[in-house]
Amino acid sequence: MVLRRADVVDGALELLDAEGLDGLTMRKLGAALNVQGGALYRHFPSKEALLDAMAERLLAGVGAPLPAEMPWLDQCREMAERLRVQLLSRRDGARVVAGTYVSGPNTMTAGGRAIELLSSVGFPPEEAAWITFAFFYFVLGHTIEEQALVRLDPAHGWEARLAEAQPVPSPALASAMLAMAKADPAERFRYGVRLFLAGVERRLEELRADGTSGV
Amino acid sequence: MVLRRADVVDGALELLDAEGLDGLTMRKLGAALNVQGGALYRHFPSKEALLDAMAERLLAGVGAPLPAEMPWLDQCREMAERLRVQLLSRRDGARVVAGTYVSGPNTMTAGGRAIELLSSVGFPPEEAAWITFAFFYFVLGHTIEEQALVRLDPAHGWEARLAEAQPVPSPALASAMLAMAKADPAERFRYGVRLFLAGVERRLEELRADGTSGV
DNA sequence: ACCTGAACACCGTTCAAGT
DNA sequence: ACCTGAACACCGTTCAAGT
Repeated sequence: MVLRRADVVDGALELLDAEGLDGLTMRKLGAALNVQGGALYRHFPSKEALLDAMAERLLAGVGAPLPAEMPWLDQCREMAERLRVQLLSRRDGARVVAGTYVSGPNTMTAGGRAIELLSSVGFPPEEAAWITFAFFYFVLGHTIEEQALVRLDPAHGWEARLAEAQPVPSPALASAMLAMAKADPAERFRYGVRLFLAGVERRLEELRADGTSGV
Repeated sequence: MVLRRADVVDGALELLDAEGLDGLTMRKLGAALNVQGGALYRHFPSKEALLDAMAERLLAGVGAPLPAEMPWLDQCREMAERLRVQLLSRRDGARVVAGTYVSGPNTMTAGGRAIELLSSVGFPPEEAAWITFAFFYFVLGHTIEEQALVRLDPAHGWEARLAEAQPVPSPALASAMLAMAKADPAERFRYGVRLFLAGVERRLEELRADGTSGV
C-alpha cells in the first residue's frame, strides 16, 4: 500500500484537527501514516511545502462558479462566506493559509473568480485585484482570531483578561469589549463584510460618475 | 549589571530584526544578552509571554491622543497609518502581534482610542468595537503580507509563481496580479483604508437616518 | 535574586542501507 | 521507488547548584 502525495495531505489535515498547528510534526504525521517521519520527505521537500499543499486543499471550492442570476454584491458575500467556512473547516485552518502564498490552482481560481466578478461590474482589473486582497486580509484576520478564541479557556477567556487590564479600561470600553466577546462571531463577520462591501459599492458609484463624462 | 525585563524585550526586538521571527530562539537571545538561554525564564515564564511583551512594545504610541481639530475620518486614517508604521518598524512585527491577544496597556489604549473615536461620532459602543476589530484585521493581514513579500527573492518573487501557476491564469488575471505585485504597498494600503472607511461613513449615515425618527 | 551547566523531551532534515 | 534506522544540529523548558 504505497503512500501518495494526496494521502499525506489527507493525513496532515486529520492530524491538524487532532493536534493543532503547533502539534503538527513530521514525526507524528509519519506515525499516523504508519511510516517514519523522514519518509515523508520522499513526497514533500519540506514541511513548508506540505503546509502549502494543505492550504491549497483548504481553499477547494471557494472559487467555484457563482449563480449568474445572483446580484453581484450577494456574489461577493457568498465568496466571503465560502472562504470563511473553508478556513474554519479545520482546526487552525486560517493560520495554515495565512502562512502561505499564491501558487496552487484552488488559490488562483478563487482569486481569479473574485477579480473577474469585480471587473465585470466596472472595476479596472488592477483595482479589482486590490479590493480582492484587501478583503482577503479581513477574512483571514477574522478567522484566525475566531479560531484562537475557541481555544481560550471559555471561563478565563476574554473577561478575565479585561479585568486584569492595565490601565483599567473605562466602563464604556470594558462593556463594549465584553459585548464583542459574547457576540456571535458569524454575525460579527457578516457585519464586517457588509461594511466593507458598502465601501466597495460607494467606490463603484464614484467610478461610474467619473466614467460617464470620460467615456 | 542586572538584566531587567525591559532589557530582555529590547534585546528580543533587536534579535527579531536580525534573525526574523523563525530565527528568534531563547538560546540566541541569551547569547545576545550574555546570558544562558535558560536564565531568561527568570524574567518571562515562557517564550510566548516574551512574544506578548514584544507585541505590546510594538504597539507603543498607536493609541496616543489625536489632534482634536482633525476631522474624524482623518483621525481614523491616522490611527491606521500609525498602526501600520509600528507593525512594519521591526522585521516580522506584524506576525508577532498577530500571535497575541488583548492584554497590555498599549493595546488597550489603542483599542480604547479607536472605540472612543467611533462612539463620539455616533456609533453605539458595541458597534464601534466591531468596526475597530474588523479594521484591525485588515491592517494586520496587509502588513503580514507586506513583510512576507519583502523577504521573497525580488527577481523570483511573484512573477515566477504566476508563470508556474496551474491552471494558467487568463491574461487579464495575470496582468492584474502582476500590477498588484508591482504597486507601492503603502498606496495599496491607503486604498484599502479608504474603501473600508467609505463603508463606515455610509453605515453612519444609515444610523443617523434611523436615529432622527427614533430618538 | 540572578545566573550557570547540564539535562529532558522533543524538533526538521538528511542519508546510507534495506526491500 | 519507497521506506527504515540512525544520526545531526538544533529547539523550549526545567532545575540543582553556584554567587
